[in-house]
Amino acid sequence: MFSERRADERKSDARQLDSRLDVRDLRPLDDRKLAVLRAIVQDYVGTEEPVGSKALVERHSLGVSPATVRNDMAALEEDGYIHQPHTSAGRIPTDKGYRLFVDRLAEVKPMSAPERRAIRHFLDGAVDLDDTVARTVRLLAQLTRQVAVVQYPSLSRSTVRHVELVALAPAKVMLVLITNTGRVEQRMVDCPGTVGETVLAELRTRLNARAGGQRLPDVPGLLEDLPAAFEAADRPVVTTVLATLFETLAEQNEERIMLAGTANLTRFGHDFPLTIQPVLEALEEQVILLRLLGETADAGMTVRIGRENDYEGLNSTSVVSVGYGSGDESVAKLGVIGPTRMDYPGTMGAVRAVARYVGQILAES
Amino acid sequence: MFSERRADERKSDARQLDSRLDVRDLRPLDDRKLAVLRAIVQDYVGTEEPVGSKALVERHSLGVSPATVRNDMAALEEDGYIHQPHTSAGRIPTDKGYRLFVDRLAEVKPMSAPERRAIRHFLDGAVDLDDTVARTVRLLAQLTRQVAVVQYPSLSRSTVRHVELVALAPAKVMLVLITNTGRVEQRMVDCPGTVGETVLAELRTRLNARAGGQRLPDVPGLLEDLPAAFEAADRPVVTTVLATLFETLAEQNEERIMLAGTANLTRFGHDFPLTIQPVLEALEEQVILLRLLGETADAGMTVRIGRENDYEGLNSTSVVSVGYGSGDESVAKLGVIGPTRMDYPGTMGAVRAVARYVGQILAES
DNA sequence: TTCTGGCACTCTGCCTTCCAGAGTGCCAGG
DNA sequence: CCTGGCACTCTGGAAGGCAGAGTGCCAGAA
Repeated sequence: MFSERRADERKSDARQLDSRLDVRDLRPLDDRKLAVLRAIVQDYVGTEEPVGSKALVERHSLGVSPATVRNDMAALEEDGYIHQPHTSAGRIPTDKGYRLFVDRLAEVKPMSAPERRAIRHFLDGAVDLDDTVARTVRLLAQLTRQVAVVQYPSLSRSTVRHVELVALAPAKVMLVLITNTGRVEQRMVDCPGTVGETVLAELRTRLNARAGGQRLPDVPGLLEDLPAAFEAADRPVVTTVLATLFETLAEQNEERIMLAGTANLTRFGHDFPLTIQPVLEALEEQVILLRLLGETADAGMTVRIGRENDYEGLNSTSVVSVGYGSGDESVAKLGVIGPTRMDYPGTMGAVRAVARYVGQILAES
Repeated sequence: MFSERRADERKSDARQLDSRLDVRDLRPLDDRKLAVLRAIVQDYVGTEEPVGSKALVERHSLGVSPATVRNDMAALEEDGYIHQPHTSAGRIPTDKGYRLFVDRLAEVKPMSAPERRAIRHFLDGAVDLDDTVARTVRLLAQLTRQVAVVQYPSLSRSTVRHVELVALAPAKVMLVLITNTGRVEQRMVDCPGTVGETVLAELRTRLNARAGGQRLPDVPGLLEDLPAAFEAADRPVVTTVLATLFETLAEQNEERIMLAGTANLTRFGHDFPLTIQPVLEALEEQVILLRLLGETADAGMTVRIGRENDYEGLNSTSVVSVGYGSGDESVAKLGVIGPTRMDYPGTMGAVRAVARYVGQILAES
């Protein structure tokens, strides 16, 4: 089980549009039918062509004749796991079919030792956070040959490492916020009137004393009464700086994302331009990507298949995503976007491995 | 003239593969032939279909009959400005034809007043450099409906505004470099041994005194003898910090680029997957993009058409690029990538306008 | 009850043929 | 030097035909 799922559905809504699967569906699928479904998924993913009963029997040792497989297929189709583009074509899995495959028929395929070493080595070369994220996203795209998405460590889950104030001009101060995850945010502050270096130094000291090590969302509360500690004349400056700081902390727009592997979209399918355009459009919208990753469960890997994705343009794609972080808790998400017809075990393996190693790298820095 | 061009070519090499054009080619093209070429380009850009003599006469008031136009077309084809996909299809401009069009037949189409206002307004909302670049690139992609590329203000052309040193741990210092163009680069420095705050303060002061206001490439020379000013015990720290600083200054990898509008590639053409894939691949490679922009002339707009682009994957695209900067000199480049069959006057107008406004925004900040 | 071989049927994909339409090049005459 | 006319060529789409793959169903075997 890779994604939470209600187990309390009943026959009555087994036919609902949503392809989520109730294991105890109409009738329990016997082992052979499951084997057939697995074989269909595997073959279809490999060949990209509808798969027929004869070919199935030839390529997998199912131990039965094509005719039997046909009967099973008919049953699978009736239950909505597979689907026939036209009479007398082979079958292709539906979203529901992939769902079952992912949940019950597939094992996450672990990376091989050399692969793991390569990942490790490649990520180790990074010089700063930008570089780490850039390398991660490229790596993921290459490993999966799909589109990779990596979110920067989220501000709201980080803690303050240091706040720095730099006087750039008499009434101009630069505010630099450094988090434990290595993110650095900077803002220009236009102050009301000249700012003395002593005030700045005091403010700097107090800021770090109170906010250092704290989670970003908690910081505003801790600093609320700070202006009171200063002389009346200096308070305007202090409040201005604090205002900017709070703004920086709050700014959820500052959730950043990096993308790679768009060129892999060209391997998508035959009905090409129609499929790819909405996907490209979705990828351009940070908001959509963030929402996409946002739907990732905090623990464990999430797989959203086809129409399970809320965003319409991604209705014929699947998203495999997972949280990553230093230590146990996840500070951000990363994932892969590909056609529903993707190699789920391999993709999930790659995603999991990469997430694990980025977490380690972050913990070390 | 938007791109420098040799005027000293001669008949002899007028046939060379390079589509660069000598105005005094085989025979001077009379005005009507030029008008025909212009009309062909305009129609083809509009309809995306080969244009025939009859249609041309109908849509443009050339004042002559189709037969006459056919003769002109034959001449234009012989000189390599246009080309016929098959006998008895209409004509399509060649790279050389577009070249002539851009150089002599087209006027840059200025943006309308409301458009200019909109640009201005949109860019004014930016909060920092990242945001400015992001807005610029999106804007450009929307205006031109093509792929837009914007380079961050280049480090090598910026001057030092401030260098800040922040002690994060006993032996860990963060180096922050702020340039006049608003770029902020940060690096972690692992020092040999603990670093005292006094040393750090002195180093900070000296660094800013000497390097402040200087062009980045000049800085290493100016700081070479800095360690000598410190006590022997502190020199290791000083040299380590300086080394990291120089590295940051030199790092040409740090040339960053932002991209938008990939989804517009889907409007490319009919022979879609073949054309789009190499383009997407090129867009993924920062190096290629940087080289592409690097070929932009320092002053004036550069248009590179089809095979004029060195990178093979972009052989059926055109690149319109220009430098931008605060004040007169350009600190970076931006541009647009689209099919050779693009609306050159409009694209050039948009690129020029956007570059101008970004320059202004940068100058203000 | 479950599986299997056989058979008739259906549909796609591909190939070929055919035809209209658009466009050309050339020529003789204004 | 331009123009109208004409014969010619080529594409793109429609229509028809055919092989191949796949199915559903049925009757008989295990």
